[in-house]
Amino acid sequence: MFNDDPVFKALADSSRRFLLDLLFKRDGQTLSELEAELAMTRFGVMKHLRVLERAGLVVTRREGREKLHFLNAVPIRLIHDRWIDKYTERHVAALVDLKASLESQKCNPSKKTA
Amino acid sequence: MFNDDPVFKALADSSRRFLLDLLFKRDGQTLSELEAELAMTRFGVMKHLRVLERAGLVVTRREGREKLHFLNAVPIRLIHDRWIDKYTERHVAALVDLKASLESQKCNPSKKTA
DNA sequence: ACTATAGGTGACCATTTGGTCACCTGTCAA
DNA sequence: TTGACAGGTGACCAAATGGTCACCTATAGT
Repeated sequence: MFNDDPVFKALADSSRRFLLDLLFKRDGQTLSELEAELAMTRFGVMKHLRVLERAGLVVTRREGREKLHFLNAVPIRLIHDRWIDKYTERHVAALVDLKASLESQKCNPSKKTA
Repeated sequence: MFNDDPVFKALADSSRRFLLDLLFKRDGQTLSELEAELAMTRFGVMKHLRVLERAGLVVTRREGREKLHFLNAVPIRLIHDRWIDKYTERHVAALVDLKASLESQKCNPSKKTA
C-alpha cells in the first residue's frame, strides 16, 4: 500500500533472522558455512541471503570463488530511531534493563513485567 | 521454521508501520481516528491493529465505547539490542548521524545512500 | 426503549512468499 | 584440460497474508 521497505520484509522471516544471528556471532561466513547451520537446501539459504543483501542488512565481498557475508547493523539502528526519540530512549532502555534484570533473577515469576 | 516472532511479522507490513507512525506522532487515538488516515476499510485497519496489539507494539485501553491505542517502544528496543551490542552501538550511531548529516546537506546527490 | 455510533467476528478471495528442483556459471588444483 | 567444488538463475508449488464483506455486540444520548 505504501512503500514496502525491504528491510522489514527481510526481518519478517525467522530463517533470515537466524542468519543475522549467525553473522552477529561470527562475521564473514560463506554460503556453505551458513547452509550447514540451517535445516534447508542451499537454494533456500541463497534466496534468504539475497533478500538480506538487497535490504542492506548483509554486505558481501567476493574472495576467489567464495562469497563472504557480513552483518550491517545500520538499518537496524534506523528502525530504532524511527519510533524511539532521544527523549524516550533513556526511559525505554531502562524498562528493557529492568525486565532483563527481573528475568535473570527469577525472584518473583508470578509478577507480570510486561 | 524457527519461532515466528509476532513483532517482526507485525512490522513487515507498511500499513502497520504507518499506524505506528501515527501513534508515535499522537498517542491514544481511536480506531475511527486511525481509520480516517488509511485508504482502507475499517476492517482492514482493525485487523492490523490486532496484529500490532498481539505483538505488544500497541497497548490499548477501553474508554467507554472507545478503544484508545498507545505505542509501546520496548519491542523495538529489543530488536536493536539483538544485533547491536554495547561496543558497536557508538560506531553504528555515528554512521547513522553521518549519513543524516550528508543527506541534509545534499552536497552530493549523485551518490547512492541506499 | 430506541437509534446512532464505536467496535468486533468469521468466512472469503487475490496475491505474495518460503522452499525445492533441474540446470548453468565461475574458480581452484592436478 | 579436466574434474571437483562454490555459487547462481528461472520455473514451480504449497502455505501464509492483505483486504473486503455480511453480520453481530455494546455504549451514549434522547
